[in-house]
Amino acid sequence: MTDRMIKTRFAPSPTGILHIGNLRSALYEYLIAKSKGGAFILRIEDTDRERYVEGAVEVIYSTLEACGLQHDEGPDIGGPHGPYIQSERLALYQAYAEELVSRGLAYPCFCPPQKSELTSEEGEAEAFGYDRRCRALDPHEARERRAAGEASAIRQKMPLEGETSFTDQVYGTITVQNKELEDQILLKSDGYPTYNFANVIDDHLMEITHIVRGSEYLSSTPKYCQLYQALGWEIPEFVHLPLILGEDGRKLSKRHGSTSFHDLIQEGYLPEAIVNMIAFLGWAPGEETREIFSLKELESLFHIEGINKAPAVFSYDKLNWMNEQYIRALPFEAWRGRVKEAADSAFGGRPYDLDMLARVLQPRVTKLSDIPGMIRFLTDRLPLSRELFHNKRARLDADRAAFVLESLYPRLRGLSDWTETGLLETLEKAGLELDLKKGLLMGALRAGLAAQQVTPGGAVETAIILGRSESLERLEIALSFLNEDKT
RNA sequence: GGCCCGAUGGUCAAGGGGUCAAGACAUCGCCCUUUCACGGCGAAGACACGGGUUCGAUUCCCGUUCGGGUCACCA
Repeated sequence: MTDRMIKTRFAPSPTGILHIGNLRSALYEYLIAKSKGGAFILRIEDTDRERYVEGAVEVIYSTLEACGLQHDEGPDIGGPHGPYIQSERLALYQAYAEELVSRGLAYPCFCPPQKSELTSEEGEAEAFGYDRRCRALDPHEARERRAAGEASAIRQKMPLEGETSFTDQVYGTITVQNKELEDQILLKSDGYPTYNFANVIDDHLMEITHIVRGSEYLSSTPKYCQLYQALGWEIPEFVHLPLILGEDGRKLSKRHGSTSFHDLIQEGYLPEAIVNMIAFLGWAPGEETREIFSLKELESLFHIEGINKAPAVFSYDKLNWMNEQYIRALPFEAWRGRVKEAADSAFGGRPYDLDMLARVLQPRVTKLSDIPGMIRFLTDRLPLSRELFHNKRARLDADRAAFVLESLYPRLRGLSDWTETGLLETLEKAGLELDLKKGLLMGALRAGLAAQQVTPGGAVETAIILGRSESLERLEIALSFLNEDKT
């Protein structure tokens, strides 16, 4: 449009959770600005007093921070166009509304609120909008009724004929008949502006160049265009984003699910993986086929032309894969810290080899919340069964396992160098002397130590994590079980 | 229902008038391996349908179907 610096904003309402759809909007807003060296600002849209949730603003701050979406202006850091919280800008909206009333472009409406009926029956939903009843009221009479204290909202007069069109950067030119446009409420009877109104005022005053938001706003955009025109303001660029759907094909919304950033973190996903995931929901870089990108890389890669029109289904399978990629790429120190958090409480003060545990876990964990389940066999002595000692490939069965462990136990007991090399040497030596295959030894040992056929890491790693004394105790238990149960 | 938008494998998607229609996730198979996992290799799987335009349409146009959004003093 112009050579002006690009400026985008993220304008969430503080309703308690940050839905991943909202987060995706924030991400794209950030990327669109940053890819062109522009500014990204944060504005809190708290004009719905009924939905306001205490502490919700902090959730917004912490989420943006966790994702690395640093804003350039906002309630917490200020900026040239503050305040950045709409409830602190009420006088501003009221002034503009009155201006439109006095210019005959808006009018007070005394009709009772017709909030949406959630109980509307399917099929018979004959929803026709507001009938513009109060539009015909005599302005003087209206003024007197307001002066007398009668509650009223302010509605904008929409043109009754003609058409309005605008060009969206993603969806192209969209045209609607003006008669389809409702006389939208600008100011509610409680004096608060509607989203429709406050949004336009603030976006203009804050010099937002690109309005980036979900495509659910596409059909009300003509109304915003009418507002810009009424106010004599330049219409900004619009960038509507395809919706994110749930796996059932429905819009992924607050009403639908618990798909908030917070929930995903609780589930054990890394913020970086979530960001990477949602970056590719409705956007692709083009010829580049790589899909793992840091936020910094995305900043230089992102372009509006790559945004898709069709809604995208959010896939947890893909998120899982991305999370694995990020976990594996984590520096070992950082990863070890994560494992420590989960494992310390599980081991309850008992010593264990954290380094080894983190090492075997890093290539195997899908999400952080999997860790407790994966290491339970290390902290709890699980019940044994003869089937555990069966392994077709190694030609192992319970009786052979008993023999193997019987021979192995004294050797291990005599081993003071309880390390990977020490253990491997002992096992190899035992294998040679007893003429046993490695798979047989390892299989028996693993089952004896873990009481589980599937373990992260092998027998030796498990022995090291458990430590010498716990390992030996477990082997004793396994031996007596195998011998006792022998027929 | 009105209005708006959309449609490439199960999912995310590249591409675009002439291609054996990329790639990723998931699935399946093989290999590696002390199991699983990780890793490597490979397989199966798509242009919604009908009309045009064209020498030629998955690609452009129209219609149909299907999907989604929206019709609040919510955002």
